[in-house]
Amino acid sequence: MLDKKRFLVTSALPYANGPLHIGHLAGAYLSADIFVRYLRLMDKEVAFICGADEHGAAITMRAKKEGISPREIIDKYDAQFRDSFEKMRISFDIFHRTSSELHHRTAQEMFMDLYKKGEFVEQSTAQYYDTEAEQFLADRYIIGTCPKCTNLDAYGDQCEKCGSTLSPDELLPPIRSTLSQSTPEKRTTSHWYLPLDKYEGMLREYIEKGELNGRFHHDASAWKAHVIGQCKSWLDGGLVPRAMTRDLDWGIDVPQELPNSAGKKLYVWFDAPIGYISATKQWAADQQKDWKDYWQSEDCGLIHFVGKDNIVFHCLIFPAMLKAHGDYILPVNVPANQFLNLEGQKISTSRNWAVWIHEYVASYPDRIDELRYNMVKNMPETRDSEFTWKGFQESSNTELVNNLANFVNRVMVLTNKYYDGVMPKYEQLLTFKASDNAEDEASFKDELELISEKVEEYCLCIEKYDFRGAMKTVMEISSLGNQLLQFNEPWKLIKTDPLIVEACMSAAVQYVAVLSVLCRPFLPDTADRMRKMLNLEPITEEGELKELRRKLSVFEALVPKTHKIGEPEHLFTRIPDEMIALEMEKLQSTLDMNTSTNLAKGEKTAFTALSATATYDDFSIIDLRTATILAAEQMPKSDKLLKLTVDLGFEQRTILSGIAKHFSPEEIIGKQILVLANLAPRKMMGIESNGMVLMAENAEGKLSFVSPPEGWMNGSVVK
RNA sequence: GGCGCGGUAGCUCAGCUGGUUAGAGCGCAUGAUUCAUAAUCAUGAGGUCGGCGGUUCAAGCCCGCCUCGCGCUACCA
Repeated sequence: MLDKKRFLVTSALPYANGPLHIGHLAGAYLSADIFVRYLRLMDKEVAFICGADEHGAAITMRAKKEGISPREIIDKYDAQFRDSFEKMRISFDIFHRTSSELHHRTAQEMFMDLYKKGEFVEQSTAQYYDTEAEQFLADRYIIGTCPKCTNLDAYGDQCEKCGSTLSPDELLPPIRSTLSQSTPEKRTTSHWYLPLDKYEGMLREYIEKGELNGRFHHDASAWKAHVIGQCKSWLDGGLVPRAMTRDLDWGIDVPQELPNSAGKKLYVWFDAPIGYISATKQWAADQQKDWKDYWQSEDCGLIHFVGKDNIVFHCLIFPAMLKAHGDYILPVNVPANQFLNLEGQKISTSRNWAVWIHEYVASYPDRIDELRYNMVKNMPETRDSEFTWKGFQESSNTELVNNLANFVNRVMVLTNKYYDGVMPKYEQLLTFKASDNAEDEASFKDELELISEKVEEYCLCIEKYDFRGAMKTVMEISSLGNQLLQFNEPWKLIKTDPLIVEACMSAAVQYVAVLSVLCRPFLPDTADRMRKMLNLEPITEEGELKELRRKLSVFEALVPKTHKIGEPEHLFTRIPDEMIALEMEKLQSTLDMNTSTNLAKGEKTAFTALSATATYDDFSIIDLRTATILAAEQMPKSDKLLKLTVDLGFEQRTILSGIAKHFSPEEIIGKQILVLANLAPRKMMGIESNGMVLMAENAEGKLSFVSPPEGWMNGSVVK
């Protein structure tokens, strides 16, 4: 796996419209950081690339909401990202920005290259156009009524109230533009599409066999099952051309020399991954290196660390772009992680259900490695996993404090006590009880051999992206160290066989030295402190692990005889119950805030903002009627739709309603309801729906029918 | 509904291309120990590997059906 001369490792670019939480960390940043630090320790050339993704309509919208400019938004989050990453000790070689001039140029050049090669297909479609603002409207700029929850202020791409994904064509009137509040009209606009279908065969070979141009490219069996599965699912579904440009005002201009390019920007998903390239260019320029050695050389292994939501972009779309260009290498692996849940619930930014990195590093600046450790332990490598504060406390206290820190401490204390911190001139051949078995005898050399095996196991784990497994071997080495002391009881033996104690303690110190290197990718700060305690030169991540393996292979001591070590120091302190209680309280208050119980208390609530003012005329075209549900049945092949027959008094109708997840057909028969009666008919799943059932939704997303008093006449006008 | 990934001890998770009595850490019980942040070490109790059926000399691992969780997708007037 380390057969490449150099490596280019990327972490997904965080989107600059919100802070980072532990889910981000576990998904794409910590694992990449561990991997990169490992590569450096193995003396590999590596560039670790990341940056802020700063374009797209969501940022403009957020700016508008906060009453500041998009530039202020992205500057704010760029600064916050840098601070969070630095404090979490994510060791990017460069954290770049897609708003930079270099990136704009790089993305435009890529676009022009593909254009000149004839890789794009130009296609016209009808889209909403704001005649007052004189521009086409991005999905985000169109507001209309959400067809799912009837929120009057749903965006063209998503309804923020019910969270459903939309397209502008699905929005119901009144449709208006956020730019001018006017009603947009449909006009024809053209965009450049990348015909992904053209690359289907190539992508299939790449994903399924790990082949490129008929030649071996990577070991497909080394990819995670869920990554390949997701890609195959897309391939089997058939790829379709994807628009690479949008009508936006916050983004990278489509090169102006192209016809019809006015007002058009590059699609954020075209722009963002190129951010990896531009960031590499900047870094290479800063370091006097050639960026092409990384992006356009077969000697380089490209690895993208992402969350599972980014799989298809990094495994199919971006590779198709790179392949279309022709000069670029493709990723040799995309070790995507799954999602991290928090205390039994999905992490949610909008519901504030998260542990925010900027808050954590501010509150607990001395507990960075503890969080890193727990993240690794619960890393969602192959399935969703769970972070709990209780688990965090437990893993820190029992494993980091009791096992690791305690072992290091007892070695330091004993060595200082018996030898004044100076490594004794032990006799190589003397034997003592082996650390892995109290029945066996072992010499200093035997112990090095045992450690060596563990180190090899550790390397193997990391190279197959099994970081949890690697971390476990680290803890096993620490456990072996504890056993070594326990079995030999130097505190007793010192009185009878001081020479044996010399050999045994010397071995124990080697354990600590090995741990100081192996800890580095996971617990960088802890590794530093261990080095300091041992009075060894600090780790600079320049081949230390490679050197360590060399020494172990020839049984050379890592801490030589007569070396003077430093003073003992506690590596970790216990996590007190109060800290956990405080964090749990914080989450609980979030929970309270999100539920309706607090609405009555008048505390801060999650009321949806009032929609734009409607005139009476706006309202008068709406015809609401009372009705009764006569029959209800589950729509076949649908998860959400119920097929209702309702009695409007003057007629009976079929209405399809997306409430199957909330009500069973049986329980709603006979229910009296309100119906939007003059809604244009719409066909769904092959059946025409005539009207819409009105529902009230609470803060938790639960639905309730809106009903007239029992026995009220069907067909009554509601006004 | 379609597709993908999962459902393994109380908890968090390992189990490679099917092969002896299914593993680890934490928690729990008992014992040992004191150099160490009530730390450490030993031993032990805990699982019909989501359910049913099938293939096989042999299945947690393969096949079929069902069920639950998550994701993508269709759908939500």
